[in-house]
Amino acid sequence: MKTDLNENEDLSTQIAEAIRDAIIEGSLIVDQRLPSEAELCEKFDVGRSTVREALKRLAAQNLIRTQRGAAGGAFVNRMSFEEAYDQQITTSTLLLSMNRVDFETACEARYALERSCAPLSAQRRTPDQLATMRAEIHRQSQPGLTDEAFCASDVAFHRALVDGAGNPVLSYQLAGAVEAMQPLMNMITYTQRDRDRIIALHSQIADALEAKDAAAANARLIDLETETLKLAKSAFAARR
Amino acid sequence: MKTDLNENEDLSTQIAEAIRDAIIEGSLIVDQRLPSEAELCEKFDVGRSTVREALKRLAAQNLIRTQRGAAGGAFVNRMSFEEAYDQQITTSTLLLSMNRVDFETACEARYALERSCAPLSAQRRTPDQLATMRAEIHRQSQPGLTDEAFCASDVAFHRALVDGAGNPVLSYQLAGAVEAMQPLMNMITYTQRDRDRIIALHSQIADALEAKDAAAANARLIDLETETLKLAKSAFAARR
DNA sequence: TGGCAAGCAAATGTCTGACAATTAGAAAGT
DNA sequence: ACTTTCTAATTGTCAGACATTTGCTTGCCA
Repeated sequence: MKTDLNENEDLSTQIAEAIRDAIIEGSLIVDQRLPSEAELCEKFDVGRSTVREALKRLAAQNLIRTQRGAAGGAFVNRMSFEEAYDQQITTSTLLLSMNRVDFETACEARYALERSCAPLSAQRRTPDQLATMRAEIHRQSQPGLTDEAFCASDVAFHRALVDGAGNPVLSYQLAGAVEAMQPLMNMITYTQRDRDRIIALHSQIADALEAKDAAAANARLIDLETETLKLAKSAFAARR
Repeated sequence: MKTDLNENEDLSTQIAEAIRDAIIEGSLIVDQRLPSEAELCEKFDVGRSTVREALKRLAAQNLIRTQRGAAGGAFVNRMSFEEAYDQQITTSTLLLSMNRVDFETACEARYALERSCAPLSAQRRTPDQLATMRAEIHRQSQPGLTDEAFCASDVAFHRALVDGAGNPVLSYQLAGAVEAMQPLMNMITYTQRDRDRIIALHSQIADALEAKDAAAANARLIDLETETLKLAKSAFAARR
């Protein structure tokens, strides 16, 4: 691990980068204990608060975890899929909401990515995942559902579709794309008619996946994208 | 913003979460200045180091940036695509390298995602992006190229393909999938014959995109996936 | 009046020392 | 053998001090 720090960046930033690089490069391996804060102070020749700030930076990225007590310390963390999901979703959500990404762009990306899952999902979806989709469809058709709850259920449906591909890496990559759209979708007001159309498409998608018909699933996803885009367009037009 | 902290988590974690939620929820908007460290100390009733550790956590996630001096402080950061890229790549790389994700799974995810870009890229790729692809193909065919450099060029080629879709959200989502594979690809030893086959497929892909032939691009991507998988399988078999 | 320099004030960055809280393991006692 | 107690190591938190950076004010001088 590099222990020299010269640049004009913050010391804590440099230290965090040095440790992060060591983790990525592999000279610090999973579950290995880092030197104690006191040792790091000596090694980098800085005060304890500086070291601590560096460690907090790494903890925020799930690169390390800390444990108090006698045999405690900072340990290289095995990045879990769940942690990676959360990070992905936070980052994607903020990226979309802060960068005035137009709805069309986000929507196009999302459905392009989802369609890439469809063939795999048609092959591999489990009965459990099909049941989840049906359950969400049922929830969506219940009267008195708020727009927000409808959107949340929509997300759950699509997650089941994605998970159906049985590829955790794919699920992880798609998590951001699917979830980050929710705040944008929430800006739409859905009439009963809109909901009915969406629910019908969801049903057809579930049917296609159950029948292992990848082409049909793909076609209905395209329809759904078109439908979503149309809804958004009129919603944003009405807003003005 | 919530200012109460009870749970048994670290104070700095709770404070960071409170501020993060305020940013996501929208009550702190882009470029808005957070209260000074001293003010946050009062508001949360904690010491300054605790506040600072919380702020460093947020800075590590690119949620805020800090500025020294009179009019300085912590400001809500507009998450840039570039920052999001870097985070994505770091997270994805670690997720793959630490979780013993098998090559097949990662490869399947990557090519599934890339194929979702192909139709868009066939429509929209710029001459510039085509030129980048050709340049990388040329680099790949140069003699004496190390395996590592070959892989790096491979990544650059695929990034150009993805960027060809002209959708920054898509580029962002795929950054992780494409780049995180590099360490895995680096474990393969490429014979000249292997390289020739890959280069030929790259050429055909570039040709297809130039001709705006989405179907052909898709077909060649499938071939490339098969080829890559075959290479990996024999490489890992040889290792044992 | 205009410009320049010095100084001031506010803010973050860093260091030091102290104490609190937690925890594993050693030591002691039964 | 078991339980209790003690101890040492380590992170979590606090307080105070000083360093550094930077925008703004103030005052001087031409």
